Amino acid sequence: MSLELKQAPVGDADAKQRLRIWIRLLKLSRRIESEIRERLRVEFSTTLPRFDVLAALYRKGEGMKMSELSQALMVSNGNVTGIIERLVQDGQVVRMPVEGDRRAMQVRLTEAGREAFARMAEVHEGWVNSMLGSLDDEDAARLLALLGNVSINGRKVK
Amino acid sequence: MSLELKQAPVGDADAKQRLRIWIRLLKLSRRIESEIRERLRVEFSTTLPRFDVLAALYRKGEGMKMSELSQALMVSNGNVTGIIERLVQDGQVVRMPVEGDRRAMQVRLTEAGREAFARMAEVHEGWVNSMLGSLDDEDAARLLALLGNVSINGRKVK
DNA sequence: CCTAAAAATTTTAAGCTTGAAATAAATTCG
DNA sequence: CGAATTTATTTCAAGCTTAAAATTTTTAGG
Repeated sequence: MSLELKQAPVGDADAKQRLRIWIRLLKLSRRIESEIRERLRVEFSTTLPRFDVLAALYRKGEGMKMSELSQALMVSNGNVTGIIERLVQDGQVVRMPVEGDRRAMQVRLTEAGREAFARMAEVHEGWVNSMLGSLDDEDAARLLALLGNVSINGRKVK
Repeated sequence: MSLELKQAPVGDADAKQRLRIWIRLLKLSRRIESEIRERLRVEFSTTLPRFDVLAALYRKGEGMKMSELSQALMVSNGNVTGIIERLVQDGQVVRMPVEGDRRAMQVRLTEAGREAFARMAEVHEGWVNSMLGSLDDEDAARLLALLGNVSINGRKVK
């Protein structure tokens, strides 16, 4: 009885609060994202999707298959096809056949791609650091933990 | 001296932590965003940008000028032009001349647009609520506060 | 072996997004 | 007034993104 009286309105207030979280989350990440896009464009003549691909490949010296890449980045296969195409044009990436499977393609950074990414990554870290500079150590730790504990469809974000 | 010895490494660790925050933030918001996009598409045959435009217009019965809209949504003018075009096609929005300024255009929801948005907004709130359901009340409040306190380029996110 | 199903990838069509250039109208100020 | 600047918007070219269809190759089962 007290359950019924309480459940509905409380649940509703919670929903509104979670909606506010989502709106704020979206606003913040869009703000940071567009700042990063702008700076990548102005300072390095590149784009965020290209940067993301390079980042994924940077950690895997042996390269990745197209499908691994699209999974890692959580984007569609067709999407990766186009980005890789342009990165190959730019000479930052090479495609190689996968031995034993003629359907698949292994993609790997060139030396130029490796160097370009290393250079960008360092600066990029500085951008993010300064954009989140208003968080002190404690708040940063708290925020990191809170974000890491959210789980969607049973899977944690972390 | 102790200052110098401490400053550099600590600053660096902080930068790494803030970078982790950014990565987690991005991952979470992309996950939520793509879930919402998918559901808007499947259940309402619409898209997130359209939904965002309707949401902005819903609160302003008198409508908004194109430039107000693009500012509110933090996207380019040209972007809004295209989305409005399609919403007009769909009969959810109308454009009207602004009296006293023949350059400007006032955009307003039609009754159909109003109803469609109201219906979607309710369901949408439920989606978000369930996606963020793993946060209890306390954590939700904390997260909301932390997000609201971040400021970029001197401007708070809130 | 050989055919059906599955897997890896590319292609396609449509829409989103941006910055820059173009238009058109309003405002400023000499 | 009239030229120059500013403001509101659209157009354009390029790239990103997706879902669905198509292609090619591999794998499984009879």
